[in-house]
Amino acid sequence: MNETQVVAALSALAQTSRLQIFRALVVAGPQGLTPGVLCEHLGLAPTALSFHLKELLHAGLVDVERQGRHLVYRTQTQAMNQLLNFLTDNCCAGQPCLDVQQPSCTTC
Amino acid sequence: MNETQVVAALSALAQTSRLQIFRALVVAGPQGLTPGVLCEHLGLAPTALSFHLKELLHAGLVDVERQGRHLVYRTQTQAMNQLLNFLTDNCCAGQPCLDVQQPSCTTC
DNA sequence: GCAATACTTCAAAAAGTATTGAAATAATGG
DNA sequence: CCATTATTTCAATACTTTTTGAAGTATTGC
Repeated sequence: MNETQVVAALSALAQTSRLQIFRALVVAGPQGLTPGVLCEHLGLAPTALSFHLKELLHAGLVDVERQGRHLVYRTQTQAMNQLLNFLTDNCCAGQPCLDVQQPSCTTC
Repeated sequence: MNETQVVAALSALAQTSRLQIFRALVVAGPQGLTPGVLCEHLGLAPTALSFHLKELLHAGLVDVERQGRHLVYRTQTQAMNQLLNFLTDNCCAGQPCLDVQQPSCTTC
């Protein structure tokens, strides 16, 4: 993940509705959520939700799969982990902070 | 750190110059960096640098201390850690991902 | 294949953010 | 206290993002 991709990912998350959407998807985990459910849960206009989901998709933070007449959105865990790592990379020029921990969820 | 603060922090980081400034400060660690050094290092106009530093300050991601005629900027490690934690909080509704790791640097 | 559900795209207005250059403040050395 | 260095503030312009409503596409059940 390069600087441009990190800026895109941070921009995507730097907005109240999108942060709420993303967090709802993080909590939902591998099962994911449909726009309809997100819409109702967050009280967003469908058109606004769609716009924001597209931003998250474009930033690579979520992905989408069709299931019949529904779409299912899920977080892209790997992208999230890479993003979090980028921010602390080479902290304190490597010392005494070599024990920087890997952020986030690795089991889902 | 609440949602509003997280959005402010992410917005602050979601811009190429500010991300570069922040990362330079992460690498510099407790020693910090002056605007003059950052200016030269990143090739930014002093006025632009000042604007961006103020954004990072306002978001609580960095702090500043005067040393004679210099100002020294440093990352606020605690704010960074809280930010990273917020993004993965309650991942997968708590299972099977209870082993989410604490992100970032705790020794500096 | 028609109607209904689920969701997206488009376009225009409104709001927010970045960049620039000129002027201001703050601290130090002589 | 004057000149210099270090850094910020202000104001105008340019640019980007968000919101809204109306219209469009995709899938299913009957």
